[in-house]
Amino acid sequence: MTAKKTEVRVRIAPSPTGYFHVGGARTALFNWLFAKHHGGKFILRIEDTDLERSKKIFEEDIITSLQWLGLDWDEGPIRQTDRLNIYEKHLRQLLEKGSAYYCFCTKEELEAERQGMLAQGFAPKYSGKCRKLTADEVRANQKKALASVIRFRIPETRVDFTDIIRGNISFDGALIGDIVIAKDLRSPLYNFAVVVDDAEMAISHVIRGEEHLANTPRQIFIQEALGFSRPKYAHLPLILNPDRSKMSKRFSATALHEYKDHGYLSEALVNFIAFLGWHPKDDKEILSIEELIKEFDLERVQKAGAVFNVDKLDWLNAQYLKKLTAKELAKALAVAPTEDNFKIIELTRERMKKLTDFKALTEFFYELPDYDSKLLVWKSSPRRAILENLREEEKLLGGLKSDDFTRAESEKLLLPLAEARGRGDTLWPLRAALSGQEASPGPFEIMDALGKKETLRRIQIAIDKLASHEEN
RNA sequence: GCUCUCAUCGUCUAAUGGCUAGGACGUAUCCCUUUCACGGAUAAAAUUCGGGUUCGAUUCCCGAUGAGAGCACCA
Repeated sequence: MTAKKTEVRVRIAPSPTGYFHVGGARTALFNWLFAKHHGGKFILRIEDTDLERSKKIFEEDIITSLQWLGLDWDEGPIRQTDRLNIYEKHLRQLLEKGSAYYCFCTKEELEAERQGMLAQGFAPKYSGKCRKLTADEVRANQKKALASVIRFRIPETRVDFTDIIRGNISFDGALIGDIVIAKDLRSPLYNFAVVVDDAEMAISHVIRGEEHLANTPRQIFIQEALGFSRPKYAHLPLILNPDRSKMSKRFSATALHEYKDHGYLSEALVNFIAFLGWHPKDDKEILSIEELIKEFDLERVQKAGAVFNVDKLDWLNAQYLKKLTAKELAKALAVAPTEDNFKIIELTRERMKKLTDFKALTEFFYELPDYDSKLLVWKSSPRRAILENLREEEKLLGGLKSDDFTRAESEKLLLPLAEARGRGDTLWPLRAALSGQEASPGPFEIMDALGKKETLRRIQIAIDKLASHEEN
């Protein structure tokens, strides 16, 4: 059996009715990885058939988000609103065949019907009332300008399909009821437009979120009525809130751009999102995009939903941050690429989880915060001794030439003193004097970044603080 | 309510019809260390429950329970 090897063609089909969210990004990533892994094509299709809710700004957000993630597409963006002629053609065909029909039921009627069924414990389903309308009755209704929609006649049979991730799945068409596929010939709706587009674009694999699982039988029925072939399906597990409900704003940021704004690196986010519902064969946690492409396999995708764990994202982001060079970090941080800034970046890189942490962690380099003299005292050492040590350190450092004011030189100079008088009583006050903070990099590192003049100025400030306290 | 789906440490997950069920995040303790962070080490922590098949089931089958999604003239 030599099955014809068909080209892999996948798509991401977001609708521009809100900011591009993490779930959409994960679906995009999995489609993209699958395409790259198989040397196929990745297509971007904008599902903007909902004229009321679709906004240009959201479409732009989809595009910039995908670009930020580095998920380039081979075709598109293709907008559904540019393809109305195509849908109309297929709609007419369905109408002619009798697979679709005009429905004149009012929303009120439908709602009453729905409530009635719910009350009886049935799944809500359209009665099929307008199925029976003759061509003459339809014409008469249209002449009266009665509002109408186009419904698809769902066959009352079972439909079975194979999901690459979930295996065999079966739905009963008898329970579905005739769905609305278009408001009119020029206004197609989701389930119908998807089927037409996937066929027209020769999509080989439909990889999408699990929330679409129940749409699949509907789409298969439409496909069959139109004589289209069936793509392969893979429904991805949902991304969940900590309470295991579908991820929402209630628990964490959902819009992708927020992650960029919050200081996450796209590489870290891609790595993290790839591991939501998927895992390579080995125990590796950090995979480059190339490795992801190489290792990615739909068969290994998890069936159960995955909770979005921000702590792990933060850890991953920190790992990626540490891999960047000072130059790359300066660029990512939008900081001037000067020697002084490089020094500061080197001292801060292992302390930040996100790019946005940088500011708070480095402010003290540029401006000494106001602090209480108590900060200078190590544990319960006498203030007099601390003052004496700082004076000694000031004296020693003052003898160093500006050019020799490096980490190595100042260490060589001060360490004997620290050993003699106790590290806590010498190094802590010095570090506190230089940073004005409880926590910071070490004193020698700070001095190196600050330079001789500023270092001595800050030590003097500390001495003044302690001395004035002594007099009082 | 109906339909569908799912079930391994708190979380993301690995594994096999067969050793003490492995890794990562997080947590705790220790080491490094003037502080913080990084790094290193150690520890606690899981196969939802009940049947069956089998010499043996976390794995296969059935049931229960629990969880989630869908049920629009949204996508």
